[in-house]
Amino acid sequence: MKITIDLVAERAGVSKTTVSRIMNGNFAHTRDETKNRVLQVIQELDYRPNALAKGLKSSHTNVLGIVLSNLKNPFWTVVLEGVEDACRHLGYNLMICNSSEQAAMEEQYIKEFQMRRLDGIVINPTARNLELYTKLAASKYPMVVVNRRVPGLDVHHVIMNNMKGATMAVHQLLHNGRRNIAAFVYDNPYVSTWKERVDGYREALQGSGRSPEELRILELELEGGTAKSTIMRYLGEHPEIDGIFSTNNMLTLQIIEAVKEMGLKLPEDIAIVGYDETVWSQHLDPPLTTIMQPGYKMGYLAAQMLIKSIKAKRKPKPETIVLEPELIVRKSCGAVRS
Amino acid sequence: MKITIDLVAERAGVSKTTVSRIMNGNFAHTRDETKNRVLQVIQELDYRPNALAKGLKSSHTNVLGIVLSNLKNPFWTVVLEGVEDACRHLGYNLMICNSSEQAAMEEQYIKEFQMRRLDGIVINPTARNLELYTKLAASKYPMVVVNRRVPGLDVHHVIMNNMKGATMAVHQLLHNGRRNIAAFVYDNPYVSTWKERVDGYREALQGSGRSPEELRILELELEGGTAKSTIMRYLGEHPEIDGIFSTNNMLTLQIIEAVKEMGLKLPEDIAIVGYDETVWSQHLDPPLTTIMQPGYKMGYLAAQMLIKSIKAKRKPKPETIVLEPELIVRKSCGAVRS
DNA sequence: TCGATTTCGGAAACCGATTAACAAATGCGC
DNA sequence: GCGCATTTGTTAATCGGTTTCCGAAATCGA
Repeated sequence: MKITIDLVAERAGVSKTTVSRIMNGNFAHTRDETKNRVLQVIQELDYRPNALAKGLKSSHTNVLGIVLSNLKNPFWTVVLEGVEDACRHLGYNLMICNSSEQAAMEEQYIKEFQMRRLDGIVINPTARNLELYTKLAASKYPMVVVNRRVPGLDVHHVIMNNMKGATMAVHQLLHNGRRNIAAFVYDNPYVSTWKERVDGYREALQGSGRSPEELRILELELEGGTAKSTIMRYLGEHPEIDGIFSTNNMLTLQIIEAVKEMGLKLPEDIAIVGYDETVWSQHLDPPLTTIMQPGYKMGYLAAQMLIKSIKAKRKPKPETIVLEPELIVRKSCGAVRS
Repeated sequence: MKITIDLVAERAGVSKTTVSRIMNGNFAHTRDETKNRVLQVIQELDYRPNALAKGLKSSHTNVLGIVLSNLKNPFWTVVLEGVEDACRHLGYNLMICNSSEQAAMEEQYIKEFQMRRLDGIVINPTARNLELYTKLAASKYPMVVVNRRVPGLDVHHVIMNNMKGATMAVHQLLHNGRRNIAAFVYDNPYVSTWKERVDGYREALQGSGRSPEELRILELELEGGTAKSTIMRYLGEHPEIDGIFSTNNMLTLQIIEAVKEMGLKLPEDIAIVGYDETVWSQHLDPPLTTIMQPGYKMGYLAAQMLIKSIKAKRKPKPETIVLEPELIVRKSCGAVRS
């Protein structure tokens, strides 16, 4: 025998309307005596209302969806923590999906979210489903884009100031006397964050009087595990390089490995500044200088913003929040050279 | 105007029965001409059936839930990857929740799962809601417990052989000539994995002829950040210690920090073997010897098992799968002493 | 040609909640 | 004791699908 609202009503000798009201904290229509009797029965039966029925009727589920690109990168687990906390504080549940940077999976998950009638979604977009995003935005489906910019898409954004972070990283290297600084980046042209970091690198160097010819930008394959060997080859061809700006925390690990394997010393021969502070940054050899981003805050704000926009009667104008990075100086960027 | 099955039916000039059949791939009752017309309309309207309504009627949602204890530990993101892949391959969606090792949150999430009528759950239990687990099992709610053992709970388990891993770790230290080996562990008595690892340590030492007095087991606070100073005090009081078996990857980072801060050299003065291989293990200074656990496999098997049990007409007998760890030798455990 | 199948498709009940509209009971002033 | 407002609770429609049962038309066999 399934435990439904009808059963509760029957046992308590009232109609399901009354039970429903009490379940939803609406006590205006029932006297205390009745209320307590119903509450008692609910307790005894350990009744759990069917969220599907509730959602079907009321057309909202109190569930948010998030699709992100890589759960294995600790940056995202921190963001997730922020999203989770906001959801918990504001009474929402969360459905988490992993696009693995693949447009097809992203599309599938978003459609799944819609079919399940999730109240809204947070997305770190692959930036490859422009048509879908636009349709979503046009249909007023509550949505917040995080971390990456999707140009021309008029929805809420919570993003990071990547130019600033990159500039800080490069300036730190320059400050420590490095003269031939390279920037290493994964070769995915859709990821605006990486692009912006390279732009920041470019700007910082040119701003300090370097000519465009002195720019050393190396693009590495994201897949296939060829990154390390490519790095070694590149460093072999450019022995003048004495500083590296790494635009991604996973990439940084590969760079360190490559440099060590070449017998070069860190930070004496080559100084490194990496993007994204992680649990391991301070434990590496040498401890890593990094750009720290407020991931938790980004997640929290995004969820908060999304929920606000869900609850709003009239949809608010899309807003963009830009969060500022911070430089954490450790040994890997080298000391000031005399 | 909302796009429902009725609208599709109307536009196609058929009844919703027919549309429903076609949506579910049941073409036996419709001729090709009608089928194609309906398909056409579905396409044009970009119709997405309401999963809530579907779930309400058919009483299954094709969603699995997982509640785990700490998403920030990379061990769990790997497990999650396995679960996700299995879900994707077998046509399920996943709802991920984070108990943060708190019984109350675990309870809340499980109840949420039930209300949402998820088809089954995977759980890394806090082991503090025994009554709830038992009730769940008794109610035949499909469930698979991972990583930790809940004694007396007769449900599917996919767990790791922790005794074996701990034994391997300690033997490696002994093999490398360490004579005074300590085991460091977080002080949560509910986590069976940590307990088993300490048991393994105990057994390995006693098996090699050590007396119980020679056991050095230090329990550290999980919360509060006092671990590092406690470690330093302990090592100060026990200068004879020349090997440490760390039962947790996060703890390992703190141990390394403490040891370095005391001016001791790794691995010369103190050798370390840590539990759980992670992305950073090989990049630490010195590179860390670890026990690697097949997390992906655990996740995949758990989800697979769960789905099998959901689909089974007659519920299969609870089964326990035990997965074996592997030792990865790097410099931190020291070389063989002459 | 006629009854029996087979093919194709619809009507309506149902899943388990919410909620508008309505009705009975009670209280209260006079 | 009467009229009216307030309190307390019910009936029934509804959300958007699935599925059982049934009926009409087409096909078939003899």
